[in-house]
Amino acid sequence: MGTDCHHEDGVRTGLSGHALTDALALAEIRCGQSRERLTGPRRRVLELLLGAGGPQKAYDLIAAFGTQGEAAKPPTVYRALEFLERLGFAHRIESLNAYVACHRHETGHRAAFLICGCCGTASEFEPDLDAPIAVAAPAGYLVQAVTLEARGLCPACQRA
Amino acid sequence: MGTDCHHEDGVRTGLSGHALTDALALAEIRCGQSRERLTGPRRRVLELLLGAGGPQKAYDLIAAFGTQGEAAKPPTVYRALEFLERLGFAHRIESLNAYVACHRHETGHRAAFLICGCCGTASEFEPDLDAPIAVAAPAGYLVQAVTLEARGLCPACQRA
DNA sequence: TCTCTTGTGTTATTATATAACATATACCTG
DNA sequence: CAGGTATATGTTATATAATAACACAAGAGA
Repeated sequence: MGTDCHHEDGVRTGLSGHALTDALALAEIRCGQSRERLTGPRRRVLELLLGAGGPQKAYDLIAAFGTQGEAAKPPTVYRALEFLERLGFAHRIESLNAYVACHRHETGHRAAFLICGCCGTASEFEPDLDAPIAVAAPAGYLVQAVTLEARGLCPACQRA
Repeated sequence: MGTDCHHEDGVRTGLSGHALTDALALAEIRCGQSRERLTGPRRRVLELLLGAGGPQKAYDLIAAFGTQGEAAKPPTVYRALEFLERLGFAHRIESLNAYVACHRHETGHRAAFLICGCCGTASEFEPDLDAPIAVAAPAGYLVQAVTLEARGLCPACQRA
């Protein structure tokens, strides 16, 4: 993430207040529809991701987990992340070893990210993957999931 | 990698003998053209990657580094990998935390992988990324590098 | 030869993630 | 509601991946 960026503390896009409460409530509803449970730890980790509004390292979540400043044990957070990913509430960004909340709660949707190498923000978008993985079918390859991560500079950081 | 795969020890696609020697010689030439040096450790790591013919974990390379069975120190191998990536002789596969030799020695070419979740092989291909990252330009985003990794099942493992 | 740059060797540490097992909580079924 | 089963959590320990920092060595050019 941005070592030489002047926008680190720029626009905070994370949710707070009502928006955060609403997003959590919506997640709760989506869980009920899937016969899954948004338990305490899961809810807390999702809250942290939504509040941050950008990619978060697992150990940052671990450190921020307790409301009185106590850290969580790693498995607590990793399990919650696994759950959130499974339900499409979060994504892992491989090239950052980081996790980010997803607002489009659709399991199985194809996520891709534009990652700013300067300020560290990650913009999610829905990629058109037909062309890139067109080579798979003729080769007899069965594609189950695709990760696409584009590194670059966001508009703000280009102006820096 | 494949925990439930019957093809683990299937076809070895790695280089050996003359093919390996030739590939290393070619790398040496490409280095000379770029005013870079294929030093001992770098050459050794490339040799291991080429010989393996598939994704290798950094610590496997570290363990296999010495010809008498002694391990290397981590920085030795990580530095070599950094060099090999820079020159386009190897790629890092983010979703595997692994490294693989690249036969197309072109710095800056766009690599993508079809990764078999069963046997762990990774087939490199040149992706058509125009469509997927078409959203970047209108958004004012400057894309510098793209990672595309497709997880799935290779033809052999589908028949298992 | 001098000197600058690049690369290596080495020790230590940081960062990321999971194994294993005991305990608890929800859910179903009788 | 009792009892069993599946799912989730708490906890300790450990595995895996990567880098920081600094001393030393080797190659390239003046």
